[in-house]
Amino acid sequence: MDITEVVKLSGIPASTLRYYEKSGLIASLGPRGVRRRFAPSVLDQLALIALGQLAGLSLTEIRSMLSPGGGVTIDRTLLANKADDIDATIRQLKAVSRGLRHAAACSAPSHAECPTFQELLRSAASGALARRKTLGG
Amino acid sequence: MDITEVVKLSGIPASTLRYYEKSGLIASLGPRGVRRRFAPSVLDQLALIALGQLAGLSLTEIRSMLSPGGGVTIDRTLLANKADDIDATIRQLKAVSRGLRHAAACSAPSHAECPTFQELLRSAASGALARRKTLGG
DNA sequence: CCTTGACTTGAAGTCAACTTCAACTTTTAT
DNA sequence: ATAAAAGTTGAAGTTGACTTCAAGTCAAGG
Repeated sequence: MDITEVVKLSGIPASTLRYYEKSGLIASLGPRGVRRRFAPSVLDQLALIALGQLAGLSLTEIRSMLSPGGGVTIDRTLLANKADDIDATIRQLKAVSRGLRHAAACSAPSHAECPTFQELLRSAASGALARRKTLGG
Repeated sequence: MDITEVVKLSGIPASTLRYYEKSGLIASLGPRGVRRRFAPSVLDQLALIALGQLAGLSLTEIRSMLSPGGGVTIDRTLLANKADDIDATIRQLKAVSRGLRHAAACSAPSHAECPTFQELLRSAASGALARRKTLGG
């Protein structure tokens, strides 16, 4: 596949694909300076990258998980920890979602004054500030 | 409360608090140029900001939801839409989490080669690339 | 009163993740 | 063969969210 086909199928701009390649997230075939060719599997990788980003991973973290490299096995504990982080995020996002839905339905003059909103958020928020520090590592 | 107390209680650095104040996310009391004083409610606001960030909202979006401003009612449809976005994110994060946990347990030589991992991610990824375009608005 | 240290400000610097630019080469169509 | 379209490169620019810096101010202790 050439770059335009990947752009069409993935919706990711060519500039981003080049950027991803330069930063070692995806690979292209053929000599350099000439038009890139991509294996179809690049679409899977791009989906994985998009997912990782959704999960709040940096490109650096994602790269370490893709590591097609020379046999270095990736750290399974890291993966499990990431999954734990994500699960915690999910719990809090659920609270945020409920809070937003309530706010959308609630007729209090200001959301800051709606006690239900406050309470929903407060319960969710309790851990958020704490997590703030421990995330990103 | 003075700024150091807020720093201690929230874990958020003073520079960030000043930055948040400058960008209108939180407010401080007293005249300018002299030491800031914060109402205790600032802690709730900070928690809310942290939560919003967890949910993937930009500070601009968060500000629009806090809007303590002059009576402009915030858009409830926007809130509901955000909640929908977040729910979609939650569904995909669940898949990511399952994928990561499987990868952590799986003994395939490379995760790219593990069919279960592939399948989990593929199902989660199907929407991820599409969502990529529509998010952030 | 004076020093010390925490606080203030605006401006500039940093980092991640891209995008845009300028100059140039490769393909494709005629 | 050649013009136009689409691709390539490295370098520089952009945006969001902060952090760091330089210079000055305020407040508490001795």
